[in-house]
Amino acid sequence: MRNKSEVNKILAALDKEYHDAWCTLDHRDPLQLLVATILSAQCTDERVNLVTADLFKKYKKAADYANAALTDLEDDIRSTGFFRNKAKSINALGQALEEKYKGQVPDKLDELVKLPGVGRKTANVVLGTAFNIPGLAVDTHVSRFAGRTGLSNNKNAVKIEFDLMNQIPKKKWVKFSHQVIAHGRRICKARKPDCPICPLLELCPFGQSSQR
DNA sequence: CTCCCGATAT
DNA sequence: ATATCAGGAG
Repeated sequence: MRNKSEVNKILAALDKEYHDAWCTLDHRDPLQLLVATILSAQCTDERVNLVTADLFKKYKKAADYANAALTDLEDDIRSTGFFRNKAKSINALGQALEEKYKGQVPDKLDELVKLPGVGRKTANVVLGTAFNIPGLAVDTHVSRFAGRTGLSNNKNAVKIEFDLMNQIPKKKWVKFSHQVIAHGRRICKARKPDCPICPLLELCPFGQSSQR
């Protein structure tokens, strides 16, 4: 956790460098975003967009995923990895949406996380990006950033989510995730971070430590 | 905690 | 060869 002044400096630096950061998963409606986000587990958004370009032409509604043969769905998403689990989730997701929500995607966190293949991260992405409802999505980039900048000392994604929500104004939650992901891809990378050219260097304990 | 898994960078 | 990529279920 950082003090309020430090947090404000971090947020200001992110706003300056990543003013227009937004979701990079291609989608036209909440269902498309939900499916794309499930596919994005341990996979680059670039790969997901390649797959969904064809997938969304073939599957338009929740019922289309519900009625699909698992083997077909697996073939359609194979290159995103974890394809058996993801196909099973998306198929069951389509069925759950049909049965409980008339094929529509719910806009409440507690309902989203009960859907097959949907955890807090995916639920928060959909809430924030598709419905404009405050939610702080904690993925691999946000976890790494929170640890390096000292915004959270926890490893558990849910604990990190609450640490961040306690320090960041609710109005900034959605944008924050998008900005940190952009930063994580460009500079604050997992493997070889470019700390020397990082605009947040003087605000970051990790960037200034010797064990990079 | 382990398992799921293909594509890409290092 | 190995690490990593917008995680979630059992």
